[in-house]
Amino acid sequence: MTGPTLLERLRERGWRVTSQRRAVAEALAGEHVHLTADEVHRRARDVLPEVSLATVYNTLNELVAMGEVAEVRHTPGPSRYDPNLGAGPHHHLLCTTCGTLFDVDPAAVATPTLSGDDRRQFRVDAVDVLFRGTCAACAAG
Amino acid sequence: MTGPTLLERLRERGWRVTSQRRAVAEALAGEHVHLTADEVHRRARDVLPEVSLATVYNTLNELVAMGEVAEVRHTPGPSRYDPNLGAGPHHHLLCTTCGTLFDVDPAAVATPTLSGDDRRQFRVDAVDVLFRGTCAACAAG
DNA sequence: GTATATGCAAAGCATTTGCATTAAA
DNA sequence: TTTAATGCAAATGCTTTGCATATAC
Repeated sequence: MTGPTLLERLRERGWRVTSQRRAVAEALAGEHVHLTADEVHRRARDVLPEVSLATVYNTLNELVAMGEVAEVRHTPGPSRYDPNLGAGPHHHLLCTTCGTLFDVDPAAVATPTLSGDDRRQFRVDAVDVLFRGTCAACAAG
Repeated sequence: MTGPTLLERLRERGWRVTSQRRAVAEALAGEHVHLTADEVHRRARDVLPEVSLATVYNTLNELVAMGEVAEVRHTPGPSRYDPNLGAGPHHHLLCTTCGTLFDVDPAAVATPTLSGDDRRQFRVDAVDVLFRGTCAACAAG
């Protein structure tokens, strides 16, 4: 079940594996999802103090272009980066009170499909679902 | 079926109805959906040449806060404003080739629901679905 | 050795804000 | 008359870019 790591896949695609890119990949691999570019930068700097924010942005953009990472703009402010691809569709819960963005257990959502005319006029490659509401912590007060 | 107009609803909520706000409301009421703030500004200026971009932003933000208009950030670049609320959930199709954002016939999508643990831990207020793919024009071209 | 990635600093957009002026109520 | 909205211009925040240097291959 465990395929090649992110860095292995990137090497196969002809990437030069630099210490900076390794640091960014490690920052994303942690248990924290939905990091901003700035948060990735901070984490990468813990490992490699001289990595620049520009390089973090460049690397994140390349990962997004390759489909390894999703850029998510559901929240106000900066984009967030979601490395949880490969595990099928990645839906989200946004708590409109505290602003936290949660991952949804994919088994908990029946991915919607298009029907009617729209189905014939559009070829769908991916579906993104965002549930807006209130998380347990905020509901509890 | 035809309820009060946008401006009437705003007046009911204590808005001062200025010529600028009227111009913004008219710009949004046109048949073009998903305008950027800049596009709203251009259209509003056709009617009221001295309206400023800052006022357009202020007005759009107020309309979003009131739930009259949805701010949509599915595309790269600036936010787009979708006045098609009140007609229930408003799902979208994004053509990843040409970048156009289309509205979806609400009848063509079964709005997804949460099940399992997530249902118990999160109170859902709204659901947003984005289909990514290729539109008919791009598929043909 | 050569092509590519990096860091830095500057530029680019999109959006917000402060404040004096204007206008709705 | 009072309170809120406006326009302007400056500030902010996020992201990208140009270019000289460093480094993976």
